[in-house]
Amino acid sequence: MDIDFKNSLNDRQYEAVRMYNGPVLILAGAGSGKTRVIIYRIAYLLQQGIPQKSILAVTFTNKAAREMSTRVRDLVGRNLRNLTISTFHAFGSKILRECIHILGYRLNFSIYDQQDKVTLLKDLAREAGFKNDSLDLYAVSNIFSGIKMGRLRWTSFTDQYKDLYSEYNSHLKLYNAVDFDDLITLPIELLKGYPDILKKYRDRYSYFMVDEFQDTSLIQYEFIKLIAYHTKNLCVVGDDDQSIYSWRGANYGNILTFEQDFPGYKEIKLEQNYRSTGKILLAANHLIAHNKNRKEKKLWTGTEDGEFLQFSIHDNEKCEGEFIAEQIKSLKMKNRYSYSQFGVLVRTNSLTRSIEEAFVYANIPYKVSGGMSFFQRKEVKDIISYLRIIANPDDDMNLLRIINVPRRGIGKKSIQYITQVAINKSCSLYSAIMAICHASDADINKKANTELSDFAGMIEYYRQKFFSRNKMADTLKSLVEHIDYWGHLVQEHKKGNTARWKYMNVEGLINSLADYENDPDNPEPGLYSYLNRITILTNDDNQNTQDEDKVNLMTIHSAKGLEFDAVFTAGVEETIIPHTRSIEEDASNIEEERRLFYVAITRAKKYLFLTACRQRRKKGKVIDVQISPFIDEIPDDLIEVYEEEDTFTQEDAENYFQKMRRGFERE
DNA sequence: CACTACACATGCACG
DNA sequence: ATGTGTAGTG
Repeated sequence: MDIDFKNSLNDRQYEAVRMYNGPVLILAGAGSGKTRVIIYRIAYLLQQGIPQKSILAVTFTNKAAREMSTRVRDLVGRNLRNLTISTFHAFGSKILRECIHILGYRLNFSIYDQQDKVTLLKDLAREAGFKNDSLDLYAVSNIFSGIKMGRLRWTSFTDQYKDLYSEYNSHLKLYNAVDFDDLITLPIELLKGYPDILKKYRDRYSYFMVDEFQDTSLIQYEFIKLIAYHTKNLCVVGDDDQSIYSWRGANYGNILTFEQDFPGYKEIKLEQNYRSTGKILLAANHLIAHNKNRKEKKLWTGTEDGEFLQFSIHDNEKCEGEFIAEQIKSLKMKNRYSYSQFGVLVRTNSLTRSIEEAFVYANIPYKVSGGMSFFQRKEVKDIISYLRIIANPDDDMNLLRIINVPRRGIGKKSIQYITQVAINKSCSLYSAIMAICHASDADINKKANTELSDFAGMIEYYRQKFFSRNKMADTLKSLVEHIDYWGHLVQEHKKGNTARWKYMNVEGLINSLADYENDPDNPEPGLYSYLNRITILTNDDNQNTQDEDKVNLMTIHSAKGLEFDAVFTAGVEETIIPHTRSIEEDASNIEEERRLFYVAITRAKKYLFLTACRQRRKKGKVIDVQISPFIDEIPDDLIEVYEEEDTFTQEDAENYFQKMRRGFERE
């Protein structure tokens, strides 16, 4: 390994890389080469002779983790199988795979994602007598998460869900399942309650880094502190101005807590921006300066001032989309940009619709990131449920999902009966099925009994195959054929290519399993670890890489950490950014909305377009909207405003006078 | 008793 | 596009 650290980094970065003993806080402004510092820092640790297995780096997404591994590997020029770079959740599940049995779970535990959680809650709520439509399970699930993670307390309002909460948790345990929050709380329970386990992990790791520290929650910080506190070789990297995940517990106050927990820590500010032009950076600085709660920093850049920011106002979202499409085309011509150098950012997923339509019309290739991820799709989840039952037969929820998919004549009555048997024997549904099949006195009709036997026999057959042969993907393929999932899809989707498309996704799952078991770098290619793995993948993880030349269309949240030569931020309107629901919830959320806008702006390298509409269609209704107050926080001399002239279509004509009036008001 | 077909409402801000 | 509720059928 022969790396010229000094000349690959600026002075501050170099300092951050070399300061590897003791607590370090790196405040890394947008575009200041944060990832570069982390990668070089790991390489530096290795160069100092620190064994790779002693290094633990935590990132926010699996994608970031993977990218970081690759870049470190490329830099040091060798494979690093024992270097741990993972997300909090992946690290938590790693610990659980090693010692969850101590807490009374079995090692083949299932992980429930958000969707699974809501499904389970739905069943339990029904049993508990809640009327189906009387409660917002999504909201309840968030409350439960807040309670479990210690950021909410029971209130007079939420007390009504206390029983449901304990039902939920005891059912998880009964099913030998954990939810996403448990991936953090259970490891903490293990580390706190069992000194030998704590010792094991403390002995193993001695150098720690946390990326995106402003996005860690209190409990995640506690988690890492438990393992890292004794060596104090903890380096956290973050930017309070880019904290945009408070709604899921992120707490940039952790930066202050860190300062208190590790007195004598070293602080390094990375303030040189390598990404944006002077004007873009200046605009960002002015905007974010309106926030009261922040650590003071001043980003600067040595590069040119660049172009003016463009703010344009359009009649409606259709015009806005067309404008963006036109600008992309002309900018592409002018600068010989490829499509992938453009990013179009929006506050909410629903805003992508009109822009997509404009792109389709203008023949602009694009990709949308976010939305439903591959592993969340119904057809993929169905097959995963089969795998789950094979891995963990106690998982009643997944059993219920697939027991009659495809239809095999096991309906409501049969399921009621099985449930009753399970309750009487206090065993899982699957065990109940086995018992019914073997019992001569089962009170169930012959046809249903045969169906149940066939089902159980099939599961047993494939379980045996999965654990006796190495070719899991082949086994899965024959399972999919055995249950005739294709026939099921054709029946459910008679028109169009839907069935074909969905079956391709199922084949995609089989391929992913094949890739997993054939990966020579995979230290534990088993079914359990595969299932754990795919469940904790986040949306960003199956995004296609940038080898496709397409315009990137995404939410601001998912644009975090990315950069584009030209950025369009659409829907820069009051009610969108800042978002009404965010402000309604708590007026102080305005600062987080401003940070969100700041993140959007700082994604741009050369060109930044902000667009807004006068009217926007929302849930079928056309409503008038105002431009975002954040626009006024950007100095006038950095921004060019362009008001698209009213086009006199029929729709516009109706509102002509209204618009005139608004036009004057603006003057 | 399970299945089918059809009507229906709902589209969770951000992962 | 997806889930849910209902009525009618074999």
